[in-house]
Amino acid sequence: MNIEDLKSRVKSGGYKITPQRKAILTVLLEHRGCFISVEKICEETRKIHPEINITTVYRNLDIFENLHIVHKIFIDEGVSRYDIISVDAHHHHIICKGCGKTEVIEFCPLGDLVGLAEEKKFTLTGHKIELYGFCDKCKKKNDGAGK
Amino acid sequence: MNIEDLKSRVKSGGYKITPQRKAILTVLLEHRGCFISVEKICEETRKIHPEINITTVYRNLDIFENLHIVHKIFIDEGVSRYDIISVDAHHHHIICKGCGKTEVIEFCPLGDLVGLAEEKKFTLTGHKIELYGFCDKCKKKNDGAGK
DNA sequence: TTTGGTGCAAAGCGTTTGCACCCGC
DNA sequence: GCGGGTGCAAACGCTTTGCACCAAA
Repeated sequence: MNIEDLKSRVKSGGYKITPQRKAILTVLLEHRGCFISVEKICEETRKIHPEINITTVYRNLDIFENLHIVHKIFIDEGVSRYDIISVDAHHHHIICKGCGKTEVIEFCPLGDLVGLAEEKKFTLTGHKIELYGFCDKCKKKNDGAGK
Repeated sequence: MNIEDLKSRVKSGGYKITPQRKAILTVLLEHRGCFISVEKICEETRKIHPEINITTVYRNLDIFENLHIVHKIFIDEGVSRYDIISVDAHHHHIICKGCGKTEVIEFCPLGDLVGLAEEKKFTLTGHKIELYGFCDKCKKKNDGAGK
């Protein structure tokens, strides 16, 4: 997936290609594999398009979410984070609590759980499996600091 | 677990027993098994102690979380929800998207995932498995409404 | 040219904080 | 009586909205 693919998906969604949108998409591609905060996205986008306003970033992330270009999550209270969707199949995540780095797990261990849910008369519509921890880099940093 | 147990846990945590705290704990017990929002907790608590302020509810839920009496989650953007902890062992949840009703799953299918995480050089510190769906009651309600 | 997109400022909303008063122990 | 607890109001931080101007197609 590259910037041209993304631009054509935005276009075929009925949206115009503006320099702001191009810049945000570029940033998202550069940070593929991390759930980064809106504030960080805005900051990074300003390196490409200095005049962009955070309102525009919010509005466009919302559009990109509807176009299934990004995935939005709430790890922390009160902050939304986004990552570009690079795997179409059903999958889960390992998320670094240090830097937000994300690895995709394509395996899903859900079989037995579905049976349990049915026993409890729940009709499942979705599920979320998230593993938290520290990636190699953050672990080394923390070990060094003694915490 | 009953209200007396909870009161003694609050007391031995070094906190006083006030009518407000008693009322919030009572509400939490009555809603055991649901992740309910702070606003709902406040509303319900007012049926017992009409003058309680939402600030007090926030402050005490925070204390109860530190005492491991309640579990806080963020299902929705911008709203925290709490449920009283009734199972001490490691476990997961099935959460009804209709009413917030929660069932505990004591089984954890994580074995294979831990191996995958290690391959990717992640040091795991925790994980969350949440299944979303509709409980029996909400499903019937939705079926009736045609949606 | 036309209509959607953007920037700015203000509003919204859940949550937290400051402070004077209150009350459990 | 002391020190933590509460209510109220104001502040906070992230997000959304209203509106006039701008620019992609």
